[in-house]
Amino acid sequence: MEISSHQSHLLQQLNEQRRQDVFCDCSILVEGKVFKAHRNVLFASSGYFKMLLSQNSKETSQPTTATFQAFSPDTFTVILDFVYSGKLSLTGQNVIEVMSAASFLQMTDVISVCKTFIKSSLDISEKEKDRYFSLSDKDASSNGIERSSLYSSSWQKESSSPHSHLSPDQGTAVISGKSWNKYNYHPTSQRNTQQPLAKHEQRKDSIKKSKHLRLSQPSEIVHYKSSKREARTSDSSSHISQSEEQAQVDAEVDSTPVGYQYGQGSDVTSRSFPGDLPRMRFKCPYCTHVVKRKADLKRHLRCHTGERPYPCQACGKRFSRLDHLSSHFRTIHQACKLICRKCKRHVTDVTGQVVQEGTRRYRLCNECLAEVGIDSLPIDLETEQHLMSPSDGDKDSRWHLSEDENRSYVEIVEDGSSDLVIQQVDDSEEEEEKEIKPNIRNFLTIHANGAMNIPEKWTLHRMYKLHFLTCQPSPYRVCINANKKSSILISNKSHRREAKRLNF
DNA sequence: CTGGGGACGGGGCCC
DNA sequence: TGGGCCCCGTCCCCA
Repeated sequence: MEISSHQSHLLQQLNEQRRQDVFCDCSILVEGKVFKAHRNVLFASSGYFKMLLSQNSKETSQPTTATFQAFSPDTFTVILDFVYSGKLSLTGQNVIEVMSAASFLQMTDVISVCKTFIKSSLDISEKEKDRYFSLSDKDASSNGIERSSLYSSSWQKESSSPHSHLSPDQGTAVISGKSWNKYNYHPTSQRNTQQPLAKHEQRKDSIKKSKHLRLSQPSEIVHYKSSKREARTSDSSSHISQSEEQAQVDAEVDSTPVGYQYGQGSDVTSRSFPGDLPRMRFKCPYCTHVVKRKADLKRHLRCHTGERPYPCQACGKRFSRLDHLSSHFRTIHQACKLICRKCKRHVTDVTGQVVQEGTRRYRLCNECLAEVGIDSLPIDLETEQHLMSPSDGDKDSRWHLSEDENRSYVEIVEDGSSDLVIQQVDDSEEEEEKEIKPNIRNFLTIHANGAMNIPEKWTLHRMYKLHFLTCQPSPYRVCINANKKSSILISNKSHRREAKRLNF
């Protein structure tokens, strides 16, 4: 016999204990404000806390403290209230930051609700367009010009599902007790990622996201896919990780003729524009961008998914496009510009020489070379031309770094003007390392099978999951050495300064 | 404050 | 049709 009120009663009791600071064994510091909570509850609610607390599990007698500056105390209040009540207090003002925080904390269901909230809250300004896109009866319940009138019923429908529902009137989303605590567990190197790094960028992202949202409109396609996704996540037996979920969505997007194919096929005929409107063919499901070719859409989608399948063999930096990699390689590693870096004069192989500084190469004219006193490095650039090929990177090439070379690369990077790598302090015992290693291995397995195309040894991975509705990636990346160590790589100088300021 | 360098996204062309 | 390449504009960072 099951007493249905037990779960909610239990949660109420826990919430009461939290408010009265009873049995609270975890302190969360957010921009100077301290939140008290229960380790068990946080562990069950957030993949991030699950990782953090599992790593600290040996020290259960000591109270756990976590510090965040990636989001505001108000945002964390919303998150924590949700954790202890199942009610998510979303407003148009806080939804972006809540979604961002939920992403950071790996609370998939919250992210889903936020996304749905955003989509539903968007001001659909292009009703004229919708008129042309009047959908079939089958699709009309979630899309098209009747969206606003069907809004509440749509939500009612969703609220009846075991997964989640949202009450736009109250600005509160409620995720049912059956699924709200089944968040994905991404055993990544979160010990590093917990650091208060992202405040600045997170805020900046929020601004950009807002800007982006103003521009974007919910796409019929993406709405439909979102529904499918939610249906999947509501099914606990087929619960998938967020990255896999993203990968699946990406796969769907990639494999189907996305967007409106005006004038093509019977289904599309009804959506075709009148003659005076542009005959664009492929619409991005995540933004308003429209391209003429499917290949262009595929290329464009990478700016939303954050996928960077083209690693530079020389420095490991990853690019979303091959031509950008080519350009980067030529500019940074091949000194293709026939310009003296110091005096900016035109140089040739006769009047100047190539200088190598770490993995970076540039040209100096003979005068500047003598002035600076740097030994030039005679390099046969043509013989290294093949190194530029990212897909079939030459394993024996000088750019392919062995593990030892990787280590020295880190040192170069730390000292040089390039990226700063902050190594994880590895002062643990061997036994503890054995506990960390499986996490990293899992991390690699999960993502190597996903869309991130993680290479074998060193990997760069965006620390924050990219949101479907935004195209602003985080500058923070996590370097994972499959061998055992992990580190944070911060890819721009101002953030490195911030990291140093925070004694990170 | 400004100009340069680099990254990156969009567009178009060629094969 | 897709991949590769080039050009252009924009943004960001830095000296």
